[in-house]
Amino acid sequence: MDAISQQQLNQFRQQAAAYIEFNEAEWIIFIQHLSIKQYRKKEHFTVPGEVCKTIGFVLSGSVRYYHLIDGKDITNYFSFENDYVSSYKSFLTGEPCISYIQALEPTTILTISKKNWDAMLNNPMLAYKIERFGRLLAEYYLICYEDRVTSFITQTPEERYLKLLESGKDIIRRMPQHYIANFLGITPVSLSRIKRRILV
Amino acid sequence: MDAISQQQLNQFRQQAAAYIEFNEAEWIIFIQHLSIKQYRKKEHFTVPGEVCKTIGFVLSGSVRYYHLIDGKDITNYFSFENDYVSSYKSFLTGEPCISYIQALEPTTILTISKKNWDAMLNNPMLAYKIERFGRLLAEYYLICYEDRVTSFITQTPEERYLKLLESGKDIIRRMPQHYIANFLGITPVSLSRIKRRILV
DNA sequence: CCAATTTCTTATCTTAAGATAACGTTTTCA
DNA sequence: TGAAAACGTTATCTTAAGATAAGAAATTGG
Repeated sequence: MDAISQQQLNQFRQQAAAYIEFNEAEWIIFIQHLSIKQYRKKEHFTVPGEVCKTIGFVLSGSVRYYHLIDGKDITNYFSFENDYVSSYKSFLTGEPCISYIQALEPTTILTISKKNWDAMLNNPMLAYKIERFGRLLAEYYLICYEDRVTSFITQTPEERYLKLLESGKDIIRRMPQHYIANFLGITPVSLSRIKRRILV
Repeated sequence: MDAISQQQLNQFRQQAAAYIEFNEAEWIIFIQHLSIKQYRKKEHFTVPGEVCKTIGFVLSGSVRYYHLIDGKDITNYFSFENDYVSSYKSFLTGEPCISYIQALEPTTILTISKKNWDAMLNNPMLAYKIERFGRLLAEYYLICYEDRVTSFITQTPEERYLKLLESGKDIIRRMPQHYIANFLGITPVSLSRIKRRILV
């Protein structure tokens, strides 16, 4: 377990400010519940069958969420710097994960263990703010997923790709195309054809 | 604005107990923030372009969420008795809705206005419990949507339909097939063909 | 209770996606 | 740095979904 630098804490505090602001007394206690972990390229944050006991904040690097279906690797989602990372369902319910989460490059993640998360929810000093933080975080990702479901219901793969070109710059720029294809719900070959269609 | 019966309050309190338990003093205050509304068949709970200023709890009846895309009606989601109903993104962000929510039959909905919701979040007597309620509610729907995205990424339409046959009894039993088809991300004609394929 | 509407199926035709393989390029890393 | 792996494109073939229309059955609502 490495020490957390002041700079890393500041990075988190600044991003988290969108959701929650701690006063100094709260912050001192809060940061005692944080850990930090370095992931090597291809190292796993979660694997199927194990319970995800951690919620993380990506300080640097990136991860992808993926499934192995009949031996095939299907990418589901990505998190970059200043995103949160967790197998939320597993973290929240205590059920085993169903997907892999893997670092795509050397990645530094600030983590809160389920044990510490629950401890904060039960600590009168922090409970209110952590409830609020958890609410705003869940609401944020709820909206992301709601939009994504809507795109599957109402748009063609080509339309989803065009939208991603506009609003998913990080994904487009930093992820290989076969991951992006999976993310859009299609095969890499199909995405290659869509790109050619669009050019004409 | 109708009066809310004791029986209706109990129905809500019992379901909400999964998320939050109020003591009597809190409950008295909480219920002052509730309203009730009857929707006739086909009446709208939200329409695109307007901000959704309400979160609801379906006491009886059912609603569907749908989009009009190039004049075509595409059903996205359903809520039944004891489900919550809202255009969450609009409710939470204050942006205009992008979808319709419509009663499919005479439907009674217990509602909390955004104004009252925010008032409770700012009422020291209730704030903590409402934050918690909101967190657990958002987490619940986050998990639902996460599962649904995963089904689009990893399953064929036929597999999604087979899963729905197992775990979506309410939808299968109570919704017409062309709504179910949209919900699965396919056309009604395609769902009809899938059903025939499965029988053989 | 009956006309109008909705719903579902089926058929036809078109279009696009999936599966697979081949091939050239780029990247990785031992 | 050189062999292996990963990546993207293209081609071929297969399969399934979309678009459309027609018709039967069920439901609705005045």
